[in-house]
Amino acid sequence: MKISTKGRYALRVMIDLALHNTGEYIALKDISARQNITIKYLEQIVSVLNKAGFLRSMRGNNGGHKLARDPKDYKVGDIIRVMEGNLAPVECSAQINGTTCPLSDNCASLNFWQGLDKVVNDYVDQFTLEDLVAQYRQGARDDYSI
Amino acid sequence: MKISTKGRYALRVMIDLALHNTGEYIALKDISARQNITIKYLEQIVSVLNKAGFLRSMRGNNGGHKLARDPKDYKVGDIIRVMEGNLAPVECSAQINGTTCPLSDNCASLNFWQGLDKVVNDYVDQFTLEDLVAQYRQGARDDYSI
DNA sequence: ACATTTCATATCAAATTAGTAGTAAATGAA
DNA sequence: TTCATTTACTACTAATTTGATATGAAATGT
Repeated sequence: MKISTKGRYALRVMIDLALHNTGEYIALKDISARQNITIKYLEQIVSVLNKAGFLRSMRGNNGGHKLARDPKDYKVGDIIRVMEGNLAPVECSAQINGTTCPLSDNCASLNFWQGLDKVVNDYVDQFTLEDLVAQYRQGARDDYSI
Repeated sequence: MKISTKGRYALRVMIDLALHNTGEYIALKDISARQNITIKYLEQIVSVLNKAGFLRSMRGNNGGHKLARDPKDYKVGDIIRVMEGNLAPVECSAQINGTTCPLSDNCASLNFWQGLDKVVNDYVDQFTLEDLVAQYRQGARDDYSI
């Protein structure tokens, strides 16, 4: 029942980009220094975010990445799901390829798992990137504030 | 963000034992036949449930396992946690060995993860084994009813 | 004595995870 | 043009976890 490192890092990257959302491209080098994640590992994460259309990226000198949309237009759930795949805690609670578990008619726990699926997704979809940034700014201490 | 097979099977075993909760010991052979899980795999699962004090077990002829308490006295969350370990979606949202993540003072996502931890645990703790059994009995079709 | 059943380990293969490495391609600036 | 910088792409690897299977011992009732 864990969120993978990539999922957690992806959220940190998005928050970092939101906090430095000046319109300029931000190099992975800078994110790497702030977030203490290797550039090579960031590349993989950012690649997924980029392919999902969450980022605008530019190669070459002064290149980097920036948010494609306003922070308020990213649901946190979307960010996590794009890294983790669907968040269904058990496969049978999700419609995988449009098919349901063949035992589902007679499964005593299916409803339970589907309910868990729902509370998880409802929770992560109730926050936007902007919410997390605002929370952070409010709580940030002077010596860490950006 | 998945519940492991052992966690899912453990719940099925507990439901199975609740549905056949006559006071007699129930052999793994019977559970295996009904749930289509190998006896050897069941042994591992039942061993954990037993050590957690959830079951009464008896060796030898006519031996087997039965619930240690009334179905209404098992929170589903307890069953899952005993198999899965804590359900915290990220380690830093849990107090592991009484210590918190050193970055937690300055973490923009900690609150978010802690909130997810809470909705998950609140959800799974809101049902008892009896609830799942009742739901199942209500929905069971004749050809499957036990 | 014997069949039955749990209990305790050990082992194993496959999948997943977390991270590293190398190289190509694009970009802006000197 | 040349060069440093930066992303993009693909492959690889080591460690861990997962989902089992296997072997044999110990207990129990008949």
